[in-house]
Formats: sequence, structure tokens, C-alpha cells
Amino acid sequence: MDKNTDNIEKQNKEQLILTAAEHEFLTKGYDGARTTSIAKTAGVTHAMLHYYFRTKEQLFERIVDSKFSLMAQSMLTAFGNPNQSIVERIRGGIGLHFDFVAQNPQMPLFVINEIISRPERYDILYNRVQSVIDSIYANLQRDIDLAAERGEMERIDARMLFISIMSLNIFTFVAYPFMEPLMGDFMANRKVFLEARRAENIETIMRRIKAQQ
Amino acid sequence: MDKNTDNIEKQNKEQLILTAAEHEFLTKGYDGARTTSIAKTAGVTHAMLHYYFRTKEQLFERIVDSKFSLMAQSMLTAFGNPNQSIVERIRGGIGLHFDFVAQNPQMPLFVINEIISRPERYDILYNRVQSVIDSIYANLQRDIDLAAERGEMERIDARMLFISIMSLNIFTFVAYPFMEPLMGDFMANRKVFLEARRAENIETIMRRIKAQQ
DNA sequence: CTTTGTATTAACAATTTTGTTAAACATTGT
DNA sequence: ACAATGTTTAACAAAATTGTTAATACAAAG
Repeated sequence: MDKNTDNIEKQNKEQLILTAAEHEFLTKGYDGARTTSIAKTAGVTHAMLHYYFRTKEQLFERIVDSKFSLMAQSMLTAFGNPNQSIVERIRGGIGLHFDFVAQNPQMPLFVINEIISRPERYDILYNRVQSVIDSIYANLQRDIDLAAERGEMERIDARMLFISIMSLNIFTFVAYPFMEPLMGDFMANRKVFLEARRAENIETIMRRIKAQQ
Repeated sequence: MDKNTDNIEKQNKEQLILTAAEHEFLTKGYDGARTTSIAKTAGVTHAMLHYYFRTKEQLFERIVDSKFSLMAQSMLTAFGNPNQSIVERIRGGIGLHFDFVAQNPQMPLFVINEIISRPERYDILYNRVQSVIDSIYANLQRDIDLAAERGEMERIDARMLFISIMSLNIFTFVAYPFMEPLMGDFMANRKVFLEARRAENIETIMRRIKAQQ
């Protein structure tokens, strides 16, 4: 009668499936993923997978939910920093965001693909983060305007800035497999390249917002 | 005995399938695409589809080939301009590239997804464009270095510059469905937003390469 | 030690999807 | 007219994939 009878074991099985599913969905997308393949990777029969998660759909939602909130969080927390100057907060935010994407390089493409193929499903999700985004944007824009008036930086629309930062940071990883074979030695050492790219992105944005004299 | 008996009709059928297939593959990817759906959209029986293209795979390759060469071409021609100064060539190239992506907004994601899911297949394709890229890069880098020595612009690695431009231009469209609902009125008018974004991308890169005094 | 709910397996069912085939149909050159 | 070749249809076959079920094992509680 105890639901948690064998909690360790159960968590193991369920967790094994979730881990395998995460990898399968992130690398192959919903359509390319196979429940049999997930079960095989997890080392369970595919009936077990259906026992725990009923349908492929439900298993997928579990993965999507965790990845989405992580993604949204990363983009927002990077710029909510404490009592630094706005310019330094932006500089630090770019780096933080870059590092997050570097540690979850498949996530952006996964999220983008998923939203494109089933946009209607994410209305609820959007509503949940909308207010947070609005307030972050308002604060950021206010600080930018204030700093601009003091001549510390260029006046710029915070949303444009946001898009530019995400573009530079995310595209690096999204297009990595596409560019790597074309760039010869330039991207051969991934770590070296990513460090240079990180610095380049920061430099690009810093110059964009630097006050013109 | 004439293979081209009813050439108009045949081209119509074959072309109808190709057009429908292009749309299906670009919007749903290989795994999400259904040959029955393609046939239905094209207004032919699904046996017809197999008659003309034998397999889903072969039909897909027809689409991929055309899209890939277009994509590669766009990235390369944008910067091969005539006798302008290098700075003006770059400025113009960003705009040209942006406009190309604007007219083919689904292509980058399609190409990236395809390369990620079957990288091994594109070795031949890469070899074909490798030499062109190498020569474009060499010329661009040489012109940049010369201009930098004359103090007309900042010295910068041409490949880094290339990646930044592609990031800014492509990400705008790749992430459009993701950002649009989050940005409120900002992206409501697509045309207005894209024009502003185009200008912003040019401005960002121009500031990046502007000579520091 | 029986009951009860959960975990597990193996076999199977249902559906979807791709691909084939044989026969009917059409067109054109001779 | 008719042979030859390409086109089209409808029905079918094969495979893959998701999902179900019935039987059984197991662990814990009473």
C-alpha cells in the first residue's frame, strides 16, 4: 500500500527513462525520437516506458517543461544583477548567458524547433513568464536611459540589445556543426574558439553601447 | 516514344509534388514530413509521388540540394562586391545577407537541423564549397588588414566578423516565432520590426569595425 | 499469511507510413 | 491502326511505431 515502497528502485527506473528521453528528444526532436530507442537506452522494456508515462506525448512534456523553464530563467537572470553600473551589468550578463548556453548547447535549437512546430501549446507558458519579462525590460530600459543621460552609454532600445546578445551567443552553438567543417583550423580547438567567441560577443555589444563622443 | 510527350502536364505534376514537398520539409523537417501529406497538398495520389521520386529520401534530397546551394551562395556572394571600400562592402553585404534571409526565413533552420541530424552526408557538399570559401576569406582578410593599416577600420579576424553577421541576421528569423509573443507591441508589425532590426544589425557591426582613435 | 497495490514481462493489437504492383489509360511515332 | 512508352489509379504489402493487456512477481501492511 505504500506508494514509496521501493522508492530508490522506482526513481532509478523512472529516472533512467527520463534521462534517456531527454537525450533522445534533444538530439532528434519529437518526430525523430523513438520510444523504443528511449527504452533501449534506458535499459527497460518499452512497455515500462508506457507504464510510467502512458504516452510519448506525456513523456515529451516532462522534458519540455524542465528545459523551457531553465531556458527562460537563464535569459532573465543574466541581467538581473545587483549594484553594478548598468554597463558592467550588461557586460557580465552577456558572459553569464554565453556560459549557460555553452553548458546546454542543444537547448536553444530544441526550444525553437518545438515552438515552431506547436506554437499553440505554449500560450500558458508564455503567460507565466510574460510579467517577469515585462518588469525586467522596464527596469533595464530605465537604467539604460538614465545612464545615457549621464553620458555613460549610448541610448538604445533594451529589446534590441537583448535580441543582439541572444543572437550572438546562441547562434554560435546552434550553427557550430554547420560552420565547424568550413572554418578549417579556426574552430578546430573547440575550447579555444569558444573563449575567443565569448570575448568577441562581449566586445561587439560593448562597442555598440559605448557612448559616442 | 517521346519522353516529353506531355511535357507541360508532366512538369506540372512533378513540379506540384516538388513545391508541396518543399513546403512540407521546410516546415516539418524530414521526420515530421509525410509523403501522403505532400501528395495530398500537391493534389496527386501518393503512388504518383513514389512513381516520380521512388522514395521519400530521394524526394528530400532534391529539396535539400537546391536549398543548400542557395544558402551557401547567399552567404558568399554578399561579400564579393566590386570596387567599393572594404567598409562599404561589408555594410552592403550585411544588408544583402539580411534581405536574402528575409526572403527565405525557414531555410537556415532547415539547413542547420538537417546538418545536425545527418552530418556525414554533407562531406561532398562541403568539399565543393571549401575552396570558394577559402579564397573569399583570404581576400576579405587581406583587404581588412590593408584598410586597418591605413586606419580606416579596426583590425579583426574576417571569420569572426562573418560569424557575427550571420548570427545577427539569421537568429532574427530563426527565433522570431519564439520572441514575437514575448515582445508585446515591439514586434507586432513585422515589416517595421524587420526594418529596424536590419538597421540595428548594420549599426552593430559598423561600430565593431570602426577604427578606434 | 493473506491482501493490496505497484512493478515487470511478453505477447499482441492498432495505426500509421512507406513502398509496390498490376492493370487501365493516354499519347505519339510509324 | 497499333506498338511502345510513359502516366495514373486502386488495391495491396511490409515495416515501423505506438500503445494495450493479461498474467505474474514482488513488497509491504494489516
